[in-house]
Amino acid sequence: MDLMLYNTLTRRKELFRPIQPPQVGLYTCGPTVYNYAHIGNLRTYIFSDVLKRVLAYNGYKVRHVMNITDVGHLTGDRDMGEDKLEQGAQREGKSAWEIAAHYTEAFKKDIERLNILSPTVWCKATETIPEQIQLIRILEQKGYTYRTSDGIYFDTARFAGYTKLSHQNLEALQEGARVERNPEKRNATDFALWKFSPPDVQRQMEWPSPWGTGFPGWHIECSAMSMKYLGEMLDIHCGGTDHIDVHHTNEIAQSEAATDRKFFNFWMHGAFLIIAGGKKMAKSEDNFLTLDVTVARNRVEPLAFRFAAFQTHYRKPMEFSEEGLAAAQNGLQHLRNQVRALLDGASPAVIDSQYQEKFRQAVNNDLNMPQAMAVVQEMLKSDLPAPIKLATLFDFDQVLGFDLQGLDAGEALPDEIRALADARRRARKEKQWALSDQLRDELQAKGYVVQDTPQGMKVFKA
RNA sequence: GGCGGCAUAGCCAAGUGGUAAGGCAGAGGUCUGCAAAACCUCCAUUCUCCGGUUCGAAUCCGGAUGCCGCCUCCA
Repeated sequence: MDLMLYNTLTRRKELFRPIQPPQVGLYTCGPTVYNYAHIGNLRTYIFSDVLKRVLAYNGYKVRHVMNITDVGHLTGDRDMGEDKLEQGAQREGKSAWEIAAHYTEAFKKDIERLNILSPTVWCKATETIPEQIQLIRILEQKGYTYRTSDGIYFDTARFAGYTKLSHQNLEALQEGARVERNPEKRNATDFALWKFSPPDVQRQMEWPSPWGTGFPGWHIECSAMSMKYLGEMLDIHCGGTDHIDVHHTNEIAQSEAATDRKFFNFWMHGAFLIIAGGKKMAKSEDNFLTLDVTVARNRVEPLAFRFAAFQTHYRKPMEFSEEGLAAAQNGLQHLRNQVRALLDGASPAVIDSQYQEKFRQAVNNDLNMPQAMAVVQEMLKSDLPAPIKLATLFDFDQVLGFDLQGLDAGEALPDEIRALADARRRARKEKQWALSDQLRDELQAKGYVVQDTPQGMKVFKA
């Protein structure tokens, strides 16, 4: 079965073939670490996690690079705002480096709780400054840059094919109302490669360069880092849809201008998460929800959000609601209970090839997770024997990432719990219902689930 | 102004020419000391609306309406 992926470059699903099979180079735009990630951001990382797992499911060896943007991402438009890290430092009374470290850790914790696999390489913008400077020098030698009073800029008019990703009409775009102009720019779409430190302000993050002390522009880091860590394996680059028009467009322009070669073969973009009222989640709105807050407020597990994300295809806006999240938690719990029931007296055997093929077709059709989830249910409801269902489901879980194999089927309980469970078994046998119910309450209070199944009483950690 | 997307049951949603997946919620039932859990059954003659093409359309074409995203920091 072929793997078909939607490519923003061509606006259609294409057959995926890596440049150096069986290796695949995957670059995912990581967070700018000046604040916590919200669940909308995290939805996009769940999308790229599925992509990565599906590549592996198809037998590819994935080299995954994710950057941490810890400098240079400006708050304002037209390359004239403040650096987000420096601003965050001011807001919280810490150094820019402390801010970056804190939010980087928070981000890593979030993705771990969502069972998002760690990238092969984490890289930071601040640790790739020489490579970025080198790239800018090449662009300068080739005549793609010009200098203004505040930095070195890329002249987008000199790069043919600037709109190949965004498919935008630049003339019409220029007619659009622009709030703030950078008067020194030659073209509205030009962007900073290197920004000079302001003469009157002492920046915490700044480096010497051939053009003067300063810091890199936001886009150049991704070009430098993907080239450094992926080499020739520029297979897939992904991120959120908002990056199509500016960030990724600029990455392509500067990279291809520098190397005279195609940058990435595939560009994939995840759609936004929107909340009731139809608005996207944004840090500027008051609908900003972190994973911590969402999980605590709704009394669900982080993985419930992962389950919820699988209900919608990644290229469609995901309608988020507390009701939907609760539904996902119930669905996840049900799935686990099904596994526990199967695990009772059976162990995984052989994978069913027919359902495996159906599952593969779903995920290989541009990561159609809603359909893949339907295949999961269909398989579980089938007449297959338990050992085959288990093996097949565990195979699917390589993509799903619900940790179903780690489920406790009732073994390995602490002595205290085991004693309580045994006591309740005796009480039930002797029809001491009051005592039995009391012991059940006690077990539940200690965080254990008690199930009376036709095969007897089962106890496991909730 | 430009570019793009979306509209399917109470909620989330797949399906993109062959007669409506799946999840959650809900109803009934089996099991059970009870409650859960699990299992079984039921739950859209219909896909925003109006035209058209076709033997046949949720799926294609035209139009209308509503909603959203990007073009400005944003996943």
